[in-house]
Amino acid sequence: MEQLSPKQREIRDRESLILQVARGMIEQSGSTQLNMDKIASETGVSKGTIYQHFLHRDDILVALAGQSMAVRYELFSRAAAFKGKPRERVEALGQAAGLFFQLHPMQFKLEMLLQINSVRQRASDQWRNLLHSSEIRCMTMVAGIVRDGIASGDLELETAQPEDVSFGLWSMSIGAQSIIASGTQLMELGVSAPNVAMYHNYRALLDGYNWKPLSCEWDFEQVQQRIAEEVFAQEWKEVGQRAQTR
Amino acid sequence: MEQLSPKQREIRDRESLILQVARGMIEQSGSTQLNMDKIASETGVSKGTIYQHFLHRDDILVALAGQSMAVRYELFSRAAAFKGKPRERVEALGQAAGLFFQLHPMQFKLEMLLQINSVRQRASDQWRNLLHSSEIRCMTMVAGIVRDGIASGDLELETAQPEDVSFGLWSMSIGAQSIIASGTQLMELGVSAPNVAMYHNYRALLDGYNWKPLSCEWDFEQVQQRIAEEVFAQEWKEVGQRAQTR
DNA sequence: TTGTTTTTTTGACTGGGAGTCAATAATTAA
DNA sequence: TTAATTATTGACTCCCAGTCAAAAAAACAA
Repeated sequence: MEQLSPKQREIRDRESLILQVARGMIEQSGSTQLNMDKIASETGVSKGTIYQHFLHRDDILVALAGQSMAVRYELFSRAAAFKGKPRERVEALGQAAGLFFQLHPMQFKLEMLLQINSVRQRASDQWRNLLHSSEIRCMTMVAGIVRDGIASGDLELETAQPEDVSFGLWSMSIGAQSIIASGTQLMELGVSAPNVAMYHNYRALLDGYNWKPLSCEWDFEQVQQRIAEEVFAQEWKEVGQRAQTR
Repeated sequence: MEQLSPKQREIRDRESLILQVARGMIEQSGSTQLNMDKIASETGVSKGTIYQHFLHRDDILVALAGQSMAVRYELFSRAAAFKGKPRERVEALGQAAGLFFQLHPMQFKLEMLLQINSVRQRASDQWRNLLHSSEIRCMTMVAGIVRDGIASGDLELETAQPEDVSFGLWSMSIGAQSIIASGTQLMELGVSAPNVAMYHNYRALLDGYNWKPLSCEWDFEQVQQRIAEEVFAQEWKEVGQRAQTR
């Protein structure tokens, strides 16, 4: 454990401060409004110094996405530790993903933005790695549960690989959330409760792979209830509070 | 049918020219590189005049997305007209979506960009409507086939609505494609053939809804083959040519 | 045809923001 | 205490979206 000099500590703290302020701005008005001069004035750090910490504006976005992916990984870890059948643990992952989406909608949009721009390649190693490694860990965790499903005998795959199943879950999650986040008038299209529909679709996907227990023979609604209470009680309270203050 | 004066025709043609040039730029170097001055110099139209046609830079993006969504709708229409069981026609839609994605990867990124920014609300009525109406038509078409499935007795939904199923397909498509488009090293994650996995996941989803015939009792690979030959022969040739020239 | 009005086009200009860098200040080492 | 090194600063440059007064073109009228 290296002892940091006061100066080094100051530098490290400043980095957190910049990210914190930047996150606030994005949370409030979206990533396009993130502005180096505003960050400088709001943090009291000069523009030049900000560029000591980040290669360029987009580097800050990558850093923020990295941080939030790490947070997501924490939620995923707790979900995966749910005591139950592998398929129930997938339900928990689904809830974790949905929860994260509700708590940090802007972070989701930010991640999507980084997917489509080539920002990531240009980012500094430090921040790109943070993002990438957290992503890998999340994906690996999902695939791990699929493997647990196979190991327990609940799931048998013929030609497909476990990763193909986790890719499916991942796709469904990203896709559904990006449609919901876009503010598309889903009502107008006949989808009255997109979140509910999303969970049904997760289940249909896994039923299609014949992952036991099937949704017709198991009360996954009640499982969701238990997960909400046992794993994410604190987070759901937060979601409730947010809903009220708006 | 109103007869257009030469001047009016000139104006209309110019609009196409601007869009064509803009599309070329995006195709080549992404939407962030789209630049009003470049468009002006490359089309020979002054900047001020471009602003006669489009409210702002992003309005051009919405117009381009609208055009490409209309093209996608054309592909979807042809897919939906495939002679076969409803579930086979869904396969055709899947192929249409995949084909469009391969032919116009940039258009896909552009659509995603418009999903996450609030660009669409700011766009002019004309272009926003073009995009919106084509989108609605696409979604409606998918839901229509789900209804055909129900009508034919191949599919029985309990609590879910047909639109929930089409929402699932739509999510899966968007999600898988956005992961693929992001250039994530899927190999590294154990997904060796994402496109193949995507089709498996579509099928698992529909199997999960117990939409007959199930993928285990029907040769959908062969159906895909037939669709490729009977419906999209021309387009696959194009895809092949592109693959060669790169 | 010619003069007049209306419409369209133009590109110089403005404002805002990303990123730079020479000058300055602070810290560390001697 | 002083020299050398490192960090900070903000004025500056460059780029680009969007504007607008002036000029050109088109439509109209006599």
